[in-house]
Amino acid sequence: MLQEERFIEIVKLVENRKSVTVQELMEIFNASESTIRRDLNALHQMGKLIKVHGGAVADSGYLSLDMDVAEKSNINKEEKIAIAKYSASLIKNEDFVFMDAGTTTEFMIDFITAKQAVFVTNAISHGRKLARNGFTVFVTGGELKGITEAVVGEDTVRTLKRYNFTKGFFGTNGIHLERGYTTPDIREALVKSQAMKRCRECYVLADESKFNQVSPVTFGGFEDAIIITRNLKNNEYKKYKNVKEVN
Amino acid sequence: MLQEERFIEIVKLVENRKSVTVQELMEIFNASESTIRRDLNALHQMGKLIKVHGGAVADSGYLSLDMDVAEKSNINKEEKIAIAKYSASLIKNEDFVFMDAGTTTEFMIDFITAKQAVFVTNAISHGRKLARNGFTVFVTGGELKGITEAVVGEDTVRTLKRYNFTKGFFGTNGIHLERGYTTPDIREALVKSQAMKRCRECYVLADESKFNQVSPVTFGGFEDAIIITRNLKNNEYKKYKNVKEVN
DNA sequence: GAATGAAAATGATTGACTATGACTGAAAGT
DNA sequence: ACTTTCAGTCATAGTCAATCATTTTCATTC
Repeated sequence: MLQEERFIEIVKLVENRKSVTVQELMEIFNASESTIRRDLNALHQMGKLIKVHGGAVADSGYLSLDMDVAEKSNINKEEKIAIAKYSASLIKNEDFVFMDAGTTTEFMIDFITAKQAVFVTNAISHGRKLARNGFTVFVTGGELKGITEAVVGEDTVRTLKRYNFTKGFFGTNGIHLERGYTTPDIREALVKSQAMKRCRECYVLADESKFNQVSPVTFGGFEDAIIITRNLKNNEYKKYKNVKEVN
Repeated sequence: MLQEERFIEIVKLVENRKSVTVQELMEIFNASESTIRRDLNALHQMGKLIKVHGGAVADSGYLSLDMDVAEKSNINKEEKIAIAKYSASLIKNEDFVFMDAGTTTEFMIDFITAKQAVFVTNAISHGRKLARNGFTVFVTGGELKGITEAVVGEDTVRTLKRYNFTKGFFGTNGIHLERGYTTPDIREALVKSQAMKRCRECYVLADESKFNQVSPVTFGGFEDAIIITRNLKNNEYKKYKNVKEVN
């Protein structure tokens, strides 16, 4: 049997059954464990399925990738909380705030004391949390991405155009002097970019690991926001006046 | 069984039943206590559910804040599920569907077989559930009401004006020949009303208790939708051709 | 159209890693 | 006080990526 055929059959199987184990595939194709593993790696790389421990699940499933997010939220947790705490203190009662998706911005919510502030967010989980804490909160309309539970797309951008925020808090995957703020997803970048344009003051929340990183899509220039960070070892960035280091 | 599968199933169980015990999960999955505990810890960490002593509850804001809603979802549960099941069968692959907030419409989601259908909803919980089940789903923008987790307001209505649905599924608090379909909240009524206007076919899902009830605000006339119900004792309504009784 | 050699695909083996279930003493609920 | 539930530890079985040897594929050459 051709490798290509097997690829196609595996994808079909995963889509129909939602999940499949390496053992099952070995029997079905009379192939060795190595071969099946290689296939799954390749298909995972291509984005045709999501490889998990023991086998693979369909890409429509939301959990597997979310695990990375969960893991991620534990990395530099102390840093993020300190950053979030300071950021939350910037929000005053009269503010109209855009809150971006992301783990660091999520940490902010519990520290916000200005109960009269009004929020707009494109992150479902943030919206729920804000609403639960008694804030007035609007969510942007648009397509709900299963994996990150953020709202993206044309609709979202359109909705944002009608708002004028006093402050905006953003997450980022990379900070770079020339490339600015970057993120891996183009649709999320469009939303971030539009939101930044609508804010009087933009704040980018980032731990040390984000500096000098570049992701595929830029959503803002380095000068466009104040960076709130902590324990910055990279002296290169310390000198810029829009870099705020907190304790 | 893959760990991943178990994760997904547990989340579904928790969302459907609103709460679940460790013991129940052990029996359902034939897994040890340790495994179930580990799963619940992981899912709690991911924010997919709330771990409590003895098991877990849904992370839907429902339970903790508004016991009434939780109770409400258990009243006439059998009826509602039967109604939901039939309603779900009406959705075809080529449909562009509006799905209203409410417990009955929520039950529909697990029964929808047309995986190509596209959904718009103003209920956050519905959106998450649809996305998790692999559907393409858009949420309307607007103010997030903490308790019901529905999105309402001027923004929502504005967003809806740009859509043309093939089918819409609605909940209601009252059905009355002259007063039509009614709900207690004026802002929700505005959303429902606009959504109904944008649908080629409207379906109102209602158990027997809703007939001859009138709530403060009307969002549609009796003739504007097909009522899907069950065990209708009230003969007065049986004769209308837009009343569909299911088994 | 057979022989040749490079590239690709496969299968077996390894040690490292992950998931699981049983057990334990501590903590929580009654 | 008593029972249930909990988090942590351990041993075991299953799964993983990496490596290497073998086979297959295929274009090139004679």
